[in-house]
Amino acid sequence: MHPLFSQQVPYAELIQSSVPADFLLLDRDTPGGPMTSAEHSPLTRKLSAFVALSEVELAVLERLHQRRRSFAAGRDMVHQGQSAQAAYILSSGWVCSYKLQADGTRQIVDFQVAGDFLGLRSVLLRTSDHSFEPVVDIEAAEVLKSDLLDAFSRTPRLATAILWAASRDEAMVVEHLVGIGRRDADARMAHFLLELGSRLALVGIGSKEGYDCPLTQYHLADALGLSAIHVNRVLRQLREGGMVTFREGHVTFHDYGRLVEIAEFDPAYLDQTGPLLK
Amino acid sequence: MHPLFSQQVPYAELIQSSVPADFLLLDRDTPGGPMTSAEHSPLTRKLSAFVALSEVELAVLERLHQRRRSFAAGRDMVHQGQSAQAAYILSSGWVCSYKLQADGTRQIVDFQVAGDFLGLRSVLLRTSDHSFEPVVDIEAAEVLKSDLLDAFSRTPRLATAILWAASRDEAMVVEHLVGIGRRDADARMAHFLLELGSRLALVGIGSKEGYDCPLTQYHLADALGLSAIHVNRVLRQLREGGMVTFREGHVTFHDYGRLVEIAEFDPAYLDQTGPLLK
DNA sequence: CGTTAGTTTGATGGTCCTCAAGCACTGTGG
DNA sequence: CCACAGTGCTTGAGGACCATCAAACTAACG
Repeated sequence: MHPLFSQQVPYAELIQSSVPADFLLLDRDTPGGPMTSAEHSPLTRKLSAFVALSEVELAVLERLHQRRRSFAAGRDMVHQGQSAQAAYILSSGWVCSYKLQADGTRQIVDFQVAGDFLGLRSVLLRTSDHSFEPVVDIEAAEVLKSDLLDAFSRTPRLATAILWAASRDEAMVVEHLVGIGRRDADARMAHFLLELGSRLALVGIGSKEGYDCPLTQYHLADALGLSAIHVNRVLRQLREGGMVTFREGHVTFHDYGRLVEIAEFDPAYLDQTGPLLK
Repeated sequence: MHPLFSQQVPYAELIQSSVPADFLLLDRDTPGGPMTSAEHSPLTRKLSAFVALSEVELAVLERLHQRRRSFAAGRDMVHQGQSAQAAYILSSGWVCSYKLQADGTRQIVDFQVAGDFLGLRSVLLRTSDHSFEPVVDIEAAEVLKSDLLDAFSRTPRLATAILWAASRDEAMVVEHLVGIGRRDADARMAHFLLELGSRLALVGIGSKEGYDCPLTQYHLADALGLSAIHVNRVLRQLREGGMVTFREGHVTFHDYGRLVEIAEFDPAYLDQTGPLLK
């Protein structure tokens, strides 16, 4: 049997695993009191912006962070073609997922930052074909397929939240495609920097003022479909235009409004002002 | 990613929506007896290439095709921003999904052909923000969220197959992104035509010889991130190079091998020689 | 028979790539 | 301490690729 299908995802079980509502009020597994807000992981923080999570859901979510792992910058975590054994929840650092072409050029498809899942699809469906490279040294929690399915069947609402976040990531890939296809270099860069800012703000490490960003101009080039040299010129233009500065690992917005304008940035698909699920 | 896990509808409600199994044997809307193999829908045909489906699974699958709908070419089925009420399984014709930008340009994200799902994510997760436009008059089956969830809970293997197909579509979007970012116009066009060929072959309306294709050069332009004029020139080059002809709604491959070469086309991620699930 | 949609070709120019080179900074080893 | 290499940023010059403008052509259609 093909590896892709070697393990079935028990959808029916998942769906039928609904439990009485009051069960949700019991917390059987976690010892100790409820968590304080400060202890929450970035993922928890991100999901809390969309869904008001219960105590149990919070506990299950935090328990997914058990198996901590570190990866060194620059060494691929997963290589193109290799089938993934586990997914990861990134707790700190930056990762890029990319595809390599025969002629040596690469296209970065997406970046992952704190609170993002990595390899979710590949672990659930065994279909993934890009590489993951940590941009800096990272900390991540390894999540086995069984952990995930277990968590999903315990707390379906949490499942919804996680899948919703994953779906949002895909919307960003589409937006990325549109950007590369139909925006010029300036707008593309502006859009990219704004989107990153929004994502980081969700996990509390960015704002409309700016954020720390360890990416090199080569990363930007590979992500935006430009040459590194042109990236440099574009950044200069944006800087001299008084809109945004990207220097020494830090992005500073000087004129957020105008940047939004030239990027035609629509934050609606990322921004949510409050929990959507009650 | 997997829309399917997610129900915004409470799980309890979902379960209550289940109907007795023998209901499946009744055909309220479509007249006529049970299906013979030759009558199988394109979707069935496509999935059968990946998974050997049981009688019951086939029946459930065909059952999803109850509510037949027609849509006229050129009139959006779903408009950007509007939340979808239903998903569709395309049984004949072509559809494109695209995003419009403020400056009027559009980027086609993907095409759907016979056997493809349309709006799967948007109906399950309520997150979709592109428009769907039939390229020609089409026939489709409307699939309500409840139908889908019901089918999934009955036949989990079928659910896996459908999600796998959806995941494959997403892989194509990623490949599309790579193409726009890192391939020149010739390679982009070659890759696009080859990919379409592979997809159509799966549902039996295309081969390595060629296929019918109702797309205009404007469609190609919007999909590939080029101007229509340049599309025309690229097509001429490929034609004069003796590789492929695209004329009067028909694509004819003259030198498949060389086309694969200049496109750096890797059919592995689409091609499957036989059923994977036994 | 004019209109519209789609295709084709030419001319011109802008965006962005490539090649080339210099600079700043860091770490390494003699 | 200094030579050296490596990484990343910066700037210039020339040219390829592709967009834009303009216009002719075909086919379909009322």
